[in-house]
Amino acid sequence: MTQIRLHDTLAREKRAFAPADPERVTMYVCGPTVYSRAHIGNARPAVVFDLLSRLLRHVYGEGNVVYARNVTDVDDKIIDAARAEGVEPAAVTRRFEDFYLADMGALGVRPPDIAPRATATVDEMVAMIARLVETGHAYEADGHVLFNVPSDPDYGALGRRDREAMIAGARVEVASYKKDPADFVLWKPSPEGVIGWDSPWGRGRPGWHIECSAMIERHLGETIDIHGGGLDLIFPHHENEIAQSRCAHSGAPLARYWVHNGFLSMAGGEKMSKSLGNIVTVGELLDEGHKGETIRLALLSAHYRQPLEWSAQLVVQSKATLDRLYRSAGDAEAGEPDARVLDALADDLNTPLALSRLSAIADPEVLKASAALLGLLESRAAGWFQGEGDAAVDARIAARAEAKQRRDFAEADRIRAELSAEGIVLEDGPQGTTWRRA
RNA sequence: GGCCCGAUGGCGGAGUGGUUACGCAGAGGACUGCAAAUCCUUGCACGCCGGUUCGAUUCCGGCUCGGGCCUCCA
Repeated sequence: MTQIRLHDTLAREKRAFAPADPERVTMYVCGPTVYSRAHIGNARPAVVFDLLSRLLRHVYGEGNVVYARNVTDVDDKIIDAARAEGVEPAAVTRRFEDFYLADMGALGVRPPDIAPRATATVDEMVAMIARLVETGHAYEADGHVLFNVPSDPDYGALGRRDREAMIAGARVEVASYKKDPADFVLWKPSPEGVIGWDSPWGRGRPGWHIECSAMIERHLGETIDIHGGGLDLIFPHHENEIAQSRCAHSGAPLARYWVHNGFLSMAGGEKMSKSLGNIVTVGELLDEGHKGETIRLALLSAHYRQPLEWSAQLVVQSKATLDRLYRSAGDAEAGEPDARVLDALADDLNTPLALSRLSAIADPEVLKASAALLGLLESRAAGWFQGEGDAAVDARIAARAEAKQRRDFAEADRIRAELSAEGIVLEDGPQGTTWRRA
């Protein structure tokens, strides 16, 4: 069996991956907060962990992997967005969840096995918070329930920071009701007119961090194999998840491997983020006529832990690479994947190396199967190049062939130039002329 | 201020204690009515300063530059 190696953020090194149960490999990835369209930076983890889930399925068996990616559908930003529109939060979350699934689907991201919604897991959150209160890890104050960070001596291991540093560097004013400046919210009160649920501490709503802990517990268990997400979630989100889950589960660790993807930046190296206002959404790219597969390849062209600078040129190169791969693979049936491509992916998802090995494959059947490991070349080559058949184009190609027969090259070139102006490139081969969209 | 990460040819991007991928773009050639596609050939690199070493792009230290996190963030 192929040995997968993964960089574990907790250990700060690559480790051989061994699931607790090879027949039930569990992975959880923090999913979207559904109040806006996904930007290309949001798409990176979706693609990276889709790739990891494909690799795990390949190695451990299709039915032996459980991949969960949540939907955060209760959050203050959602409440604000709904209020601004004058609709219920559910109207906002349903709409953007649909957009998210469509956008990610266009990038070849398969739906995860489980996509739990936070709002459907509130009972579990309340139960987990109650347990933390009972065991002295959480307390009620001013209508809120807070996790007491000093109650967890191991707090800070993932983000490698001690309490002094956290307090000294805090950018946010500490709420007066906190026992300790590092304490964070598990439950907060909802005033009348704001979405809320009844709880032992009054009507309210969950804090962000407890959502993931509760969804993991309910759907995957106390300790999972892999927890993934973006680099920026390490602190505080994942640190807090670890603390909540471990303290609620008598010390059982939350995840055995922590995997984090690097950031995508815009030209100039600046982080792409909603607050900076420099985002490019997946929907915009698709509307501009870029294929989802091109965007997927662009996102996989750098190693997942490396920073990736998004640029128009990156998209152009990715398109050119796919053109070449599709030409080479044609419409062959997928055979057995190339072992060297698999090895590259198994080594902490080394996609650049895998892609270079992919381009060296001559056998179309091997190429198709190897590309499938990366979620690439999954369309028909004809579909990639042309969309579906176009009788008008075919007629003009026939007219050009006739002109060539008569050695009327001026007419032949006129037709070719006309098609070229429409973005259609002709290729004359031994079997006649084929065409593709540029 | 604290913690963390990165720096490879024109561009993208792996990897390695010695002979230094691969892709895109460029140059030359084959093929073609001319192109396109394809194939062949080819130039170009490891941020700076020290140290360890027979030898450093690779290991260690310092520096510079860039980026991320420090309770909104993939």
